[in-house]
Amino acid sequence: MADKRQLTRRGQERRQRLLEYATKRFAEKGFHPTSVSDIVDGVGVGKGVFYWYFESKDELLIEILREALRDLRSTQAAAIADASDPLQRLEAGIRASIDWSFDNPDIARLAMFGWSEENFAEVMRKGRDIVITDTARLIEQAADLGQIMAGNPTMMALAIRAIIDQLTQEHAVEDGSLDPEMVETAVRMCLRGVRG
Amino acid sequence: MADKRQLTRRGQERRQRLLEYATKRFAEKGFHPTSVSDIVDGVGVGKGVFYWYFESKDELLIEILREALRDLRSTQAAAIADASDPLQRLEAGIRASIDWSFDNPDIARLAMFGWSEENFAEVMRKGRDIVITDTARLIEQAADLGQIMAGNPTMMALAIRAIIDQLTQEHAVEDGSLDPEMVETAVRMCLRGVRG
DNA sequence: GGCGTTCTTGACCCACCGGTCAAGTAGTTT
DNA sequence: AAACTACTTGACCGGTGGGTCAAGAACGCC
Repeated sequence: MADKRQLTRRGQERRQRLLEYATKRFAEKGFHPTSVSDIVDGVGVGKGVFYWYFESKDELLIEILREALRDLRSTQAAAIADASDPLQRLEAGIRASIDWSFDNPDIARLAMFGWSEENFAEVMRKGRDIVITDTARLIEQAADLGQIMAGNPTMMALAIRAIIDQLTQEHAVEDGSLDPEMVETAVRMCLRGVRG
Repeated sequence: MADKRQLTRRGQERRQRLLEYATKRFAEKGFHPTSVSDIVDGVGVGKGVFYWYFESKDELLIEILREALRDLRSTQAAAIADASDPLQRLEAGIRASIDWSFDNPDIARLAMFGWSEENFAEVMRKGRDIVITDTARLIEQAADLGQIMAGNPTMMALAIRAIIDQLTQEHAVEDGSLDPEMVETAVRMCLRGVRG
């Protein structure tokens, strides 16, 4: 129902509150173990409110995942805008991804869950493809300038994602702090993996 | 209840059947969407049978995850036994991991889910630590022979795992076939990452 | 055949879940 | 102040879920 609904300012804020609270609870307890009642109780509203803003519980999670992707990409876009050299842009993008993951630890868990059930996995796959394409494009540009060894850009982008994901999982699941030296190592590994 | 139970040969087979069928269904439909009734119906037994062999549905998943780890490790151990050179052993271990993932596509999804809820995440973390330690040990041995560049073996092991996981996810979630060239690239990247 | 143990059955329990809806309240526009 | 839209409430619904249990059936051993 919430798809084409015209939301007032207050409505948008309410929706955002639900989105944020649900994200937190889903990450803490898991998607299925968190009931819609948990969410509305936590926000302090009646159950009908939930279904005013979201079509279903599933749709809510999909919305969370989509918004996370949007946010990640715009963060990356902002981060690489400063640099003009493709290789520097690539590095800035990698660092932005890592920072973003650090700032959004809940998302990593939701992402893990997302991959485990088909209707969410579909969203995850699309999101991943977008991220990979973004990175591959940067790699291609660097390759055009000869800054990068020959190789399949998509494959290289996948490898970079692998390393970032690993770092993210480390952080998100164990909620230790993100060791700066680990970040440097990861960034170096990503770049060494693609440079000649 | 099933913990210390003395199982007959027939009992062990029944248990195995349940374990296998549950693994399949959990991977297909997800853990929570698959009910205990689904499982017992699928195997064609009464519900009580389930609770004869397993303490709870959660315990069943934990058992699946533990057994998967056991199986992976013994496969690896068998694979590296042939070689005596540490670097060759490392490569054999990596290849064994990839092959194992290919042979057990369901596990990748269950693993994803496992990381998303705390009581399973605990098991996942322990399992990961074991796998990382195994790999790090191989790397250390190679390092002692000067076959490998200086660096933190654990960090290197993490990077290798990252790449293998990525490959696994590709395969498991999209169930395309495992491109041999992709495997070679992955193996090369793992080894190039640690060699000087 | 008798007896103890292992295993099997499936009706039953009841808390809880996602989702609905009729009845409202608040805010805005005319 | 009337009318309209945006929002809110919470009791309610049908269904299902994990888990129990009393009553057997099958096996294995003497």
